Amino acid sequence: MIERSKKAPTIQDVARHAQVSAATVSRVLTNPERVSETTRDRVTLAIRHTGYTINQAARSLRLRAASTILVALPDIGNPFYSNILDAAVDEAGQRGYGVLVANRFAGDASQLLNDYFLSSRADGLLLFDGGVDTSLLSVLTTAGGSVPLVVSFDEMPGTNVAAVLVDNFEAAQRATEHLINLGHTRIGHIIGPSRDGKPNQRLLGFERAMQRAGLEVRSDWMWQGDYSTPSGEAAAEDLLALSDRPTAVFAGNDEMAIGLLSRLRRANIECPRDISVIGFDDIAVAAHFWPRLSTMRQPRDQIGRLMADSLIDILEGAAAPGAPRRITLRADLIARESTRSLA
Amino acid sequence: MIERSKKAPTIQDVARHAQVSAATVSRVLTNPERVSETTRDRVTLAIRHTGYTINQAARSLRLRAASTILVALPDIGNPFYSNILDAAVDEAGQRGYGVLVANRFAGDASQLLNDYFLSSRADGLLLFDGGVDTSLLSVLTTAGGSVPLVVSFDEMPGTNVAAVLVDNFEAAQRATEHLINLGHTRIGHIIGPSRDGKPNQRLLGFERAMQRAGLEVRSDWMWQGDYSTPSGEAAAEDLLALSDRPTAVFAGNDEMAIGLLSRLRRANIECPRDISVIGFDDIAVAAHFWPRLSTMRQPRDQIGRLMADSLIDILEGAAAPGAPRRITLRADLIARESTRSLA
DNA sequence: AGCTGGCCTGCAATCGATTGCATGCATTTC
DNA sequence: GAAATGCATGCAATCGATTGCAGGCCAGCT
Repeated sequence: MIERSKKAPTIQDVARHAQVSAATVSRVLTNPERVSETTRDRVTLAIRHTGYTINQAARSLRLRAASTILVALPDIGNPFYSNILDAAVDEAGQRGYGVLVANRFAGDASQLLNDYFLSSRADGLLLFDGGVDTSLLSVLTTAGGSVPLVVSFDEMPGTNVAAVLVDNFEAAQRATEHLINLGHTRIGHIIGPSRDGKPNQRLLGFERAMQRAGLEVRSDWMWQGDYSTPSGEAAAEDLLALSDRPTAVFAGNDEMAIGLLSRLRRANIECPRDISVIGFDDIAVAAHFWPRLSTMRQPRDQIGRLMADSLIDILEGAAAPGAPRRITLRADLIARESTRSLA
Repeated sequence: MIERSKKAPTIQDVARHAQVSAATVSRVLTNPERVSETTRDRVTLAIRHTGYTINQAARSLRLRAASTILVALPDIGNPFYSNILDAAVDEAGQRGYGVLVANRFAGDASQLLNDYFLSSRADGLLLFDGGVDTSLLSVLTTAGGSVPLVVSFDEMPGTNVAAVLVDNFEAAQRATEHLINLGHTRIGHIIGPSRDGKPNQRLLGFERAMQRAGLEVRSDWMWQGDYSTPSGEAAAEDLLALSDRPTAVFAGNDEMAIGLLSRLRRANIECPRDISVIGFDDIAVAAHFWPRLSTMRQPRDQIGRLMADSLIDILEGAAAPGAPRRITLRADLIARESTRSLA
């Protein structure tokens, strides 16, 4: 057996040290103004002296709250999500909350509910597009006591939940207009996946911009992708087979844009000489790719921070009940070298 | 019908339902063979019927174990770490453990100790190079009860801890030999940062390979980087200023290789036509960069899984005490297009 | 002096699960 | 037939922090 070294001091130890009851120590910690100054000082000293740290398990049990939130992601390995996670961890930490991570929970909302909420491991949930099947969202919001929840979805479900979103429709419009303003009229699009049968917002934004400029949306210049690099390469294969090619492409995200460019390059089609490409997200490599990728920057840091904040506000009763907060953010156009005006 | 009360059902509820004591329910859950078959079936049914889920807070309090591990990373946003985290989350989840994340804890080991271990939020720790200052590691292994710990460091500290490592020295040697085998003799190196005054292992491997081949290590072809893309660009600036240039460069990691190439490209130095470059890590973009980057692939998935497994083995007493397990993994040479033989 | 009110502080119950010990019953052994 | 053995189950204490309630003390007022 491995011998357990001396155990962490408890509130009782502190109480004994300061010659007060455990109740008083507890009050010093949570309601300092309800304790006289002399006692307070004595307790504070005893805490420092014993090196006391509150036992979260005991506290959770008593308060029915874990001071922990769960972040359910479709894919931690994807830098887009890990950047949001980064910000959420930071923000939650500053407000005294720990962050548990669940990955690739596609469709299994009830297991998530069991493992984390009914078992009171976590108090609330940050949920992302693809993290859990939207149709199963109701499991979380109804069964066995609803789970405090903040989501970030491309297409908002009809349900009445708090959310932090980026206006993808509007941003996609601006991305497309960027190409149009550069003089392009023959523009293609790599379509991101749609969820729950709802059309992809970036696709809609693209179509709207084209329509407003009086340009034709050609179906042979539209490719269905899945936000992965290989699906961008697949689009490139398809494009290379065409005799009549577009002069510019708006890719649904940066990964697909990179896949597209990297495949085209191998066929000696150079960007931006022969084709202009704009992506979406501004992942880290976008700035170091060759050519440096023009893209719509998603405020990932803000998204993560605002989601964590909104959730904790809800948990602490600071949020207005009834009307869940919905924050819409704007993506910034970052024009780099992968797009240029038609000679 | 599932109960409509908002509270999650407790073990008492199940007991009442099955007409047994709470003790029996608990035994069914942890020691099924100590309960008669008939009772066991009755309890199992009652559990299903009530939708009971164990309350982790109560369990943690009683058992002094949280079934949770903490992963402390220098930077979640970095795909290298997030891929490891991904694997660790998966593996830990399969063994019934939750994963808490701490980010950017440079130097603050004692806060980490307080926030997570003395407060019994987590049972053990996965620690990475740069996650916590190595010199403060002793805080975790001695003060107030040692923290079960598995590390992954480039350069192992002398301390007696379990670890999962990649043999960087050996892998760097092979990377360099790859360039040598292609006929290069004029080879430079972008040096990764060193920790705690210990020399960078990849640098040592590089030097060893050069020495064994009887090649000169030229100090004007050595650049100090910090594993970031900009530091690779800085090395490129320096290289461009030279009149006598190397024909190949081994970069300490892929980010620096990418920074180097992207800056050289702008100066019309093309890879692999004018220079060969090999990186280290095989991050996701390495395969989609142009040219596709030759590199040493770190088995990130394995690293994450093995670390989680080792830690849980320690926690559950399955690991041999006294002699902490140290696993050394091998990096694979991935030869792509950024390196080619000297014409 | 007696009463009131306010301020500190302590008592003890509580949160839910686990487990050593005791009990009760059935089966086996001498 | 009595005692011993073994198995299944229940009782009750325990983990550590929180909080409603009550008691004690003192000041201020009539």
